[in-house]
Amino acid sequence: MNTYVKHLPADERRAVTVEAVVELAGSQNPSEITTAAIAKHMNLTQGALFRHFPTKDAIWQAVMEWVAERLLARIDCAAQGIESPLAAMQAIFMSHVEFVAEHPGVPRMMFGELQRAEQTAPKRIVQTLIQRYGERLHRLIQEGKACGELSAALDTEAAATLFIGTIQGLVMQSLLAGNVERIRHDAPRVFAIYQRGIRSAQ
Amino acid sequence: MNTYVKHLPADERRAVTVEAVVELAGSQNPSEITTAAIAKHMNLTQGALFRHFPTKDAIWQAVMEWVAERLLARIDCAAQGIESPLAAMQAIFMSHVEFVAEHPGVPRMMFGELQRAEQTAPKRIVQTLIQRYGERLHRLIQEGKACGELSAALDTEAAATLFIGTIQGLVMQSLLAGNVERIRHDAPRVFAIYQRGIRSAQ
DNA sequence: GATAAGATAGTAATCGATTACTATCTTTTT
DNA sequence: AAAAAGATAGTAATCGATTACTATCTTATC
Repeated sequence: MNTYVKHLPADERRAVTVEAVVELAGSQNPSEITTAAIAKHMNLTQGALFRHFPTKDAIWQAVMEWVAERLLARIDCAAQGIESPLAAMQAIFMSHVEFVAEHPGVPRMMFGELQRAEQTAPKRIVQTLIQRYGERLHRLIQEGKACGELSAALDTEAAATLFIGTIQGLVMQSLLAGNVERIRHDAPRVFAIYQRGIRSAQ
Repeated sequence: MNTYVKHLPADERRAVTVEAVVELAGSQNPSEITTAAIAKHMNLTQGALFRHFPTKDAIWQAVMEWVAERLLARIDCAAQGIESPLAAMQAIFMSHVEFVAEHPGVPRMMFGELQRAEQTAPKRIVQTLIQRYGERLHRLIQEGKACGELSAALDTEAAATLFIGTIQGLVMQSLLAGNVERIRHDAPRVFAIYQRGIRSAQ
């Protein structure tokens, strides 16, 4: 149990705020998360939030930076030391799914940011994140083709698109079922089909 | 050019409202569509909307009914008369993608509805739609296995999940690129990988 | 068939509620 | 005692919804 303290240093308070938003997004529509709800969830008054963030958008920016940093670190860690490109892709997939299962609000926040018409700072962060994610996938797929694990005729871009879309599909199913745990259960089964679609014929 | 008329019968006005919402959702975040924006887009005052719909949620309900009706009709039509289950799945995929390309706001509205925490009427409609969609996919996949087109070892549920997720992934890519046309271009390439993942080895 | 009467559809103004954000005062920490 | 962090109590803007009133269309009556 975390001992409850009222006064926190600014950087810690910002960190707690980000965690509060990520948690809230797991159980409610990200676009409906108000500053009052954030404050309430972390036992703070609404006005106090603006001691640490100039605007609400700055809160979202911090949240998306947190997501980008954690997610990329996690998939890099998962792929580290794995020789086989296909096995590395599987490790990335599973670690990504694990991340999503731990923080089910994350993909919903990301999708919500991408929907925004204006080009905001948090939206740009999400775009950069997915771009970097895509670069890693591209590299692995190329390596997989080179070493013969993946079909030489494979469409690299389409394979990367399908990789990310597969996770998005899992999220959608969990929203439908209202059950986050389902993601962990479905992920290996869905990835098996994806893998069959990209690897070279034996 | 449609001749502009001020007074419309109630049912026509409701139909025009639904079309206005679908159009607006194609270019802006569905959750940020206000009743004022809807009215403005159809050259009407905001208050007049409530002569035809009791609440804003009733508008969303009508929109989602429109979507469910059109989408199911379109995929049923696409699959009609096709003997091969795999070819029928491809036809459904492509007609669904074509529908999305024509109405890019549709999948975003659907995803947005699913995100809502409360069990609203429009949310239920989306859930029913995807359930019926899933039933059709299940049937086709079973038939495909029976006739030997699809791998006998295929996980039916996972294949259905991946089918819908694949389209969701295409939508996400188009949001990233800010380019709807991209969906038409990517769809056949992505489906090719999916198909390779589910069909029986030659 | 003209016209009165009612029904239907739309306007403009406004309401209460909610939102992000701010100014001022108080408490805690160092 | 100074500075940082939080509480309290606001503000202005926006949203969905309602209201009183007007315009138009439909129908029944003579």
